Amino acid sequence: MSEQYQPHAIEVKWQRKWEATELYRSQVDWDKPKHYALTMLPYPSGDLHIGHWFAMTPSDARARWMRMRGYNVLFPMGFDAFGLPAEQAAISRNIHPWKWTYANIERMREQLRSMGAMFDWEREAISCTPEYYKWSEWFFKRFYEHGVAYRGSALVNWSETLQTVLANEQVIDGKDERTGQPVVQKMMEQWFFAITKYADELLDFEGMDWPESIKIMQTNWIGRSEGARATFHTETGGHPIEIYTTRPDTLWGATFMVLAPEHDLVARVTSDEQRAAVDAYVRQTAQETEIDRMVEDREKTGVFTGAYAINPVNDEKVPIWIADYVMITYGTGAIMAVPAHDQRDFKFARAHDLPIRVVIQPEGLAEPLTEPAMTEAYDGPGVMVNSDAMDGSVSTWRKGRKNPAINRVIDWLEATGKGEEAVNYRLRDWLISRQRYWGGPIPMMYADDQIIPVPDEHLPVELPEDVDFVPTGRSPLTYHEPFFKVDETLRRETDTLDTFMCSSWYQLRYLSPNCDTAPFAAEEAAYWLPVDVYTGGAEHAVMHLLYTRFFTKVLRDIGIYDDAAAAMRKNGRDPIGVFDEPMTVLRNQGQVLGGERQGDFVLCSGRVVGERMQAERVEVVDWNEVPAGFEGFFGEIGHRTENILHLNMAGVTSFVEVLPDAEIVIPHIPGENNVNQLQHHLDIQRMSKSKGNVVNPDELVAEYGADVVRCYLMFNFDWQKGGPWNENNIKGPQGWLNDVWKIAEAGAPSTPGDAAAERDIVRKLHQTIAIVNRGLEEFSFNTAIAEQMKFKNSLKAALRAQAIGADVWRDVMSQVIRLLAPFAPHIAEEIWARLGWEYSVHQQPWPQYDADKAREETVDLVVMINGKPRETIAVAADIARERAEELALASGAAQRSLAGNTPKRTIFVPGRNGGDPMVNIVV
RNA sequence: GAGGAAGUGGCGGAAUUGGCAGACGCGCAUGACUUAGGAUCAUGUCUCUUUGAGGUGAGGGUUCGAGUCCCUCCUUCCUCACCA
Repeated sequence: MSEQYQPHAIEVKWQRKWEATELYRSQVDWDKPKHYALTMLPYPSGDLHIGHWFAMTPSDARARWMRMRGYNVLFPMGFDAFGLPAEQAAISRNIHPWKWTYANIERMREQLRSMGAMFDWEREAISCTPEYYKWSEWFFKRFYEHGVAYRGSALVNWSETLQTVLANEQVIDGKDERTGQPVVQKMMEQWFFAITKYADELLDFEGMDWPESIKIMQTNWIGRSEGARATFHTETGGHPIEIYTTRPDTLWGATFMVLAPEHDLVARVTSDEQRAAVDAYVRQTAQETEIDRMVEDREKTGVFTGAYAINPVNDEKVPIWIADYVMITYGTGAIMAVPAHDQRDFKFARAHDLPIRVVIQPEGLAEPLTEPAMTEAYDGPGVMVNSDAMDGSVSTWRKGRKNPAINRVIDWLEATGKGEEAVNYRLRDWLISRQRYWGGPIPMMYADDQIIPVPDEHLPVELPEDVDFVPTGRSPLTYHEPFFKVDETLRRETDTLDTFMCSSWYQLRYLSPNCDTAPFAAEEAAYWLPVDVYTGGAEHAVMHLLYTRFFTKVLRDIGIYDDAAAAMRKNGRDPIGVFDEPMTVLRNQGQVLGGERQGDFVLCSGRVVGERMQAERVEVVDWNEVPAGFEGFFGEIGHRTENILHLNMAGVTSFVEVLPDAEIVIPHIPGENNVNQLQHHLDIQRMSKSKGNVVNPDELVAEYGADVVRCYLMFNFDWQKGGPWNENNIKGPQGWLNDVWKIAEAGAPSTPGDAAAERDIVRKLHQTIAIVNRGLEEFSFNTAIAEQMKFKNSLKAALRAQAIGADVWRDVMSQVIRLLAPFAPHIAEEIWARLGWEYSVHQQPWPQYDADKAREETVDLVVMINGKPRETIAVAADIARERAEELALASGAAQRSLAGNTPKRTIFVPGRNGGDPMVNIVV
C-alpha cells in the first residue's frame, strides 16, 4: 500500500541531510561558470513575514535552477542588523539592542531554514557584529582619505520623534519614512558622503538590466537640469547674489528677485524699515515643517526686504523679496523671478503687485502677448523680445544648449563674464551620521578643532554595551565617558553610521565573512563579482539601490578592487567593467496584500435610542439570512470600534452599541462568545498588525508544509506585481504536489505502453521543459508551475488509459522530478530517493530541452474569415502555403462566406515555434 | 503639477510579444463512490436570440488580422513634488 504525502515527515529530514552533507556550500571553482544570486537581506525585526517568503522562495527556485543547469551558484543570506527598532525596543522594553537583535536573528534563522532554501550559511554576514562593522569603519576612513567623506554644516532633516537627523531619502512628504512623524529643517554639522560627485555616472545605466521604473526613479531623484548661473549684485552693498536658472533666455524678464527665508544674505540686505516684517516672516517660516510648505496651490506669501539688486544683463534695478516658495536646499537658494514666463513667479507677482514683462513672444498669435491680458505665465516657445541684442533669438521647447536662444544667451553671458553655463542636481550629498547608539561607530576623533582618524590598527571602534538609551537629541554615546574620552585632549565622534552604509556593501562581505585582513578576499571577489541577479522590493529605489551603486563606484575609484582585478587577470578573466556596478540584473517583486474578508452578518435586537441601537442580543447568521418578521438591525459588520458595530446593509450604515451584558451568539465559535470575536470587513490593503490581516508563514508551513507554501506563492501571483492573499487558492498547488506524489507512489506501470501515446507524452514533456525554462528565466514563476500542472494532468490521463510503459514512465518521472526540484525541493528529493535514484536530486543535471522531440506531427490549421477564426483543420506540421490555402478555401466556413465569389486575398502565416499555422481569407 | 505602471470571466491570473482570448488554478454545477463529505474520481463552466454571432475600462485609428501598436478620454496604483 502506498504512503500518503506528509510534508512534515520529510521536510525537516531533508533540511538536516542537506546541511549535514554541505549540499549548498559554494566554493570558488574557476572551471565552472559562476552565478551570484542575491536577495535583499532582512532586518531582524523578530518575525519572518510572508513578504520575506514571497521575495525569497522564488529567488531560491531560480538560483536552484541555475545550479542544476551547471552554474556554480552563490546564494547567501544575512542580516541588516543595525537600526532604530532595536534601540526603540531597548527604550520601551528595557532590553539591550544586542540581546534583542541576536534573539531575533536566532529565531529568523530557524524560520529561514524552514523555507528549504539553498542559502549557504557558511557565508552569513551580520552587519552589527564587530567583525562586520570593523570594515564599515575601515571604508569610512578610506572615503575620508579620498575626500568622499567630509564633515560639513548643512540644513538637515531633524526628526523630533527619533531625536536624530535623517537622509533626504528617508524623508517622504516632509515626514520620517519610518514613523510618519514630521521632520524639521535644522542647521547642523554632520558627516556627509559626496554622492553628488557621482551624479552623472549614476545617471548612466548602460549595460544594466534593471527595471525601467527604477532607472526612472533614480534619474528623477538625481534630477539633473541644465541652465546657467548668473550673479546679481545688490544696489548698495554690492553683495553678490548667485542664481541658477534653466531659462537664461528669460533673464531680461526678471522684474524682481526672491531669496529663500533661510538665505545667508537676508539679514545683511534687509533695510531698517523692513527689518521687523522680514524677521517676523523668517521666524514664521522657520516654524513651519516641510509639510506646511508643501501644501498644493499654497498662497504665495513673501516680504520685501527693502533692498534692490542690479540685473547684470540690462543693469535694471529690481526689488529683492523673500518667500518660502524658494527652497534653500535647491540651486543657490535664490532666484531671479520672471513672472511672465514662470507660473510661480507669475502668481507671486500678481499677489504682490509686482511688474510683469514679456520677453518671449509666442508666434502665430493674432495680438502680441502683453502683460495686462495675461492670466498665467507663458512657458512655451517663441521669439526673444525686449532683450536688447538677443532680440529675435528663437526659443524652443528644448532644454539647455539644445535650445538656440539659451545657447546664444549662455555664449553671450560667458563672453561678457556675466554668467556661465551650469548644471544643477536635485541630489544632495548623503548625510551619513546619526545621533543614535545602535549603529556602526564613526572612526574619527577630535582634538580641539582638529579631526583625527582612528588608526587602522585600532579598528574596530567597538560599541560599548553599558549605555543609557534615553533620547535627548544627542547620541547616547555622548554620555559614555569611557567611550568618547580617549585621553585628556582626544574625544571620539559619538554619532554612528546610517545603516544604509552597512547595507551598501554586504554583497561583498558575503564573499568572505570571516576574512579579518580585508573587507573581502580578493580571490573570492574576482570569481563571484558582480552580483548576477538581485531581487527585492522596489521601495529601495532611491535609497539602498542608489547608495550601493555609489559605494561600488567609490571602491573602484579608490583602488579597493585592484587585487581582485589582478586575480581575475591571473585566471584569464577580463576585469573591465566588472566593478563598475554592483548588480547586473535587478528584479523587483510586488507586494502580498491582505486578503479581502467579509464581515460577520449579524442580527441585533435591543432598544433603539435616537439613530443608534443599544443591543442586548447579537447573533451571527448565514449571509443575508434574515428571519421573516425580524424587527431589529441587521447587516454586515463593516467596522467595529470597541463595542460599537457599524452595520452595512444595502449601502446604508447603521450603528449598534453592544451593551456590556449583551448575549453574543457566534455559532461557529464554540463556548461563550464576546464582542471581540465578531469579525468586521477587511478590504484589500497592506498587511499590518494593527489591521489584523497579517499572514504568519510559520502557521502556513505547519498546516501545509514548506513546499506547498513555496508553490502557492509562486503560482498564485504575478511575482513582479504581487496581489491580495487568498488562502483558498492554496488547494491548487497542494493538489498538484499530491498528484505527483501519488503518481510516483503508484510505481512504474506493469502494462506495456502504446508507442503513439508514449511519443505524445514525451513531446508534451519537452514542450513543458521549454516553458518552465522560459518562466524561470523571466521570473514568470506562475506560468512555470502552471505548465508543470498541465503536464501532470496529461501524464495522469495517459496512465489511466494504460498507455505508458515502464521504461518511458521511468524516464519521464526522472525529468518531472528534476523540473519540480527548484520549486518544491523537499518533495522532489523524497520522491527521487523513493524511486531509487542517487542523492541528491539537486545535484542532477537540468532536463535538456529537445526541439525535435517537442515538435508536433499534426497541427490545427486555423481558417479565418476577415481575421475572425472560424474553423480548424488538422494538417501536417510542415504544411506548405499552397496546400494550406487550398484546404482553407475548401473549408465549410470559407464556402459559406464566399458563396461562390472569389476571395479578395488570402494570407498564410506558418506556425511559429511549433504553433498552429493560419490562413486568413478576406472576402 | 511632473513622471511611471496597470485596467482581461465570480476570483488569482495566462496569451510564444501583431496571429484560435480566457492556459493553469480557485470557486461553482452535475454525476459517481460513500453512513457522511470541507475526502477522492469523472464531466462541464465567457456571453447571446447558437447552421451562427459577439466579447479584453470607453471611444476612435492603423492593419488581411489588435488584449497587444497609435490618438483621445475614464479609473486605479506607485514615485517625485513651489526643482527656479
